[in-house]
Amino acid sequence: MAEQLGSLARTHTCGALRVADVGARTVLLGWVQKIRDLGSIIFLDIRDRHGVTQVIVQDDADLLERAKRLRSEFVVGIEGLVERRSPETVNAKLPTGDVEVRASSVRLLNEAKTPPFMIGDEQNVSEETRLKYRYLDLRRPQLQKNVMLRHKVTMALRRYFDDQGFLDIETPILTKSTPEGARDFLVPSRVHPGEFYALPQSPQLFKQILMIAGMDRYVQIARCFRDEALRADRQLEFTQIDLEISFATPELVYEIVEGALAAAFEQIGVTIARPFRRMQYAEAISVYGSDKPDLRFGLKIQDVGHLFAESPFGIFREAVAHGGTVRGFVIPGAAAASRRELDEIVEMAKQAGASGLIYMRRTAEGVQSSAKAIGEPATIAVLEAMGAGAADLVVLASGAPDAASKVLGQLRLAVAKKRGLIPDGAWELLWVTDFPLFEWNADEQRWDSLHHPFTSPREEDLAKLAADPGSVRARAYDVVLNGWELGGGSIRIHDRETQATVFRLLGLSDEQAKLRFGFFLEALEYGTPPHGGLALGLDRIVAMLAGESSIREVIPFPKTTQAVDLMSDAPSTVDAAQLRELRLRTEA
RNA sequence: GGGGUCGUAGUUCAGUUGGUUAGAACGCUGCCCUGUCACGGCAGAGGCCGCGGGUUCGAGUCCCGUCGACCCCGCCA
Repeated sequence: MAEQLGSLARTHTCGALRVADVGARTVLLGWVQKIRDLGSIIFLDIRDRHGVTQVIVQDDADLLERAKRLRSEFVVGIEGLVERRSPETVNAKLPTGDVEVRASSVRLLNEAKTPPFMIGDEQNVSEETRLKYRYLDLRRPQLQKNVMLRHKVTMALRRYFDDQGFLDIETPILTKSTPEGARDFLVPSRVHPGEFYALPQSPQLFKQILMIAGMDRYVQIARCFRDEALRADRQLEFTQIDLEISFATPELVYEIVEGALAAAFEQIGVTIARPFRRMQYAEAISVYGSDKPDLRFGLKIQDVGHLFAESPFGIFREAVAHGGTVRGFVIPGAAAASRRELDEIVEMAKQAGASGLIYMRRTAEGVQSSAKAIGEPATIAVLEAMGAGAADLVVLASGAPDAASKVLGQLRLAVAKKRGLIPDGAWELLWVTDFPLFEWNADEQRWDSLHHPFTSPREEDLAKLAADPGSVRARAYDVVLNGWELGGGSIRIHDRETQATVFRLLGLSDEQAKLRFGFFLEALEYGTPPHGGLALGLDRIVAMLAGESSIREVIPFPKTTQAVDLMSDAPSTVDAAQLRELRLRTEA
C-alpha cells in the first residue's frame, strides 16, 4: 500500500510557504493532520515540526480517489503548485494561511493506526496516556515548541560559555560511588565481580580536578543521576550546566552565571534585570520561610514574639518563654474572608506542619482574634505592629524561630496561590548567600554538609570551625527564580588542611576519607588553584522559560513519579544469563 | 515511608438516595456534499465502569484490599 520515497526531495517545510512563493513548484513531506472532504474538493492539512500547510485536491478524479484514502497521521509526499488564496479564504491563524498547495501528485509514504489522541489538537490528555505514546505526544505543537526552546537555550549557553573562555569537557558516567548525599545508581562490573561503578550525582570531584589540571574554566552540559523520590521538578536523571572557574570569587561566579541566564532568557525575548538581588540565607528563612524564596508577591513573615512575652494566651507566652517566638504575615484584603475560607487557611497551615494557626482582623465592632485569650489591646498591638489595615487579615503561628518561619513559608505559598496573588510574567531572580556550612544531624549525632563537603567556609569564620561549627557560614550560593532553585554552587576548599578539618567534623575518619576521596585529596596537594563554580538545572530553566510547571514537559522521555518509563516499560527484569555473568543474584 | 486528588467508550468527561437497556462531546467507520480550515448533513460501531473481594434482592454508586497516574511531606551532599 505504502509507496517509496524514491527521488522525491523536499523543497519547503510545512511552515515555509508565503505569498512570495506563489507560482513555485513545491514538494511537501509530512503528516496528514486533518482531512476536510467536501466531495469533489478535498483539503488536507499537512504538518511537520515547522508548521502546517493546506493542500487542495480538486478536478483530478484519480488524485481525489487517492486523497480520500488518507487518514490522520499518514505520512505523505505532496507535489504541487503554490497558489495564492482568494481574500475570503485566507486563514489568518496560520503563518502559511495566505497560500495553499494545489496537489499534482499525492504519494502515500506510510499508513498510521488511528492515534489514541489527536496531534493537532490542544485537548487535554492524561499524562499517563501521553507518556505511553510519547512519540505521538512529541508530535504535538506544545512539546515540539518546548523541545525547540530547549535546543535554543542549550545552543545559546554553549555560545556564551565559549565566548567567556570556557572549555567544554566531558567527565565519566561510570565513576566511583561516594555514599554521601543522594542515593547512587550502581552499575555492576563484569570484569570485577562484586564491585560497582556509580553514575554521577554531579561531576563535582572531576571538575575540581580539572581546575587542578589547569583547565582554568570548565563547562559541561552534564547528565546527573540521583536515586531519590521524583517530583514535578525532580527526575532520576536530569541535566546540569556544570561549571567551574579557577581563581574564582563569588562575585566572578555571579557575573558569569547572570550572563548565562541572561542569554537563556533572550531566547524568549526577555531581558532580565542585572545584577540580581542578593539575600542572606538567614533572611530568606526568617522572612520567607524558605531558602528559595518566591519574591513575586509579598506576605512577608514578621516576628511579633516580643508582644507575647506576658500574654494571657498560654501557647504563645510559653513559646516565647522557651526560646521560641510568634511569627506571622498579613494577607491583604482577607479581612472579609468567610468562616469557611478561614478554616481553609487553618487547614493549609496544618498541612504545612503547624500545630495551630491564630488569625486576627479588624471588624466593625473593633478587633477579633481567633484566640480570645489574647485580648483586645494585644490584638490591636499586633495588627498595628504588622501594619495590617482594616481590610487585612493577620495569621500567626508560634514555635522555634526557623520552624515557625518554615511552616509560615509553606502557608505563604499556598495562600498566594489560592488567592491569586502571584502575578503573571514576573521574573524574580536572586542570589541566596551565606548558607551555613553545616547542619546538625540529630539522628547520627554529627554535622552534615548543607551543600557538600568541598564547600569553603568564609575566611572570617575559619576560627570558629572547631568551637562552633553551626555558626560557620559557607561561601555557597544558590540562584533562585520565582521560588525555584535554578542552581547552586560554592567556592571550594583548595587546601588539604581545611579539607581534612571539614571531613573530621563530618565524622569521617582520615581512613574513611582516604578510602572514598583519596585520589581527590592527593590531587589537592599538587598545587590546587583557588576555585569555585556552580551547576544550573537546565530542565528547570527551560521549564520556567516555557511556562511549564513540571520539568517533564521539557524532557522528551521522562519517568513517572514511580520512576517508570511508561513507553519502554523500564525498569525491567533481565536474563538470568546476564545476572550470572555479573555474578549477581536477586532476592525478589 | 506518610498525606491528598483521580481511575467510566479510542480521548476528555457526566452519571441523582444503591434500582430498567451506563450517557455527552470529540475521535473512529460508511454514505452525501465544489472553498473548507472546530467544515457541514445522514447513518453506525464502540464499555470487564482499573483489578480483586465484601455488603445487598440489586453496586459505576457503599465497605475492604490492591494496582496505576498526579500533587505535597519525608528524602533530594
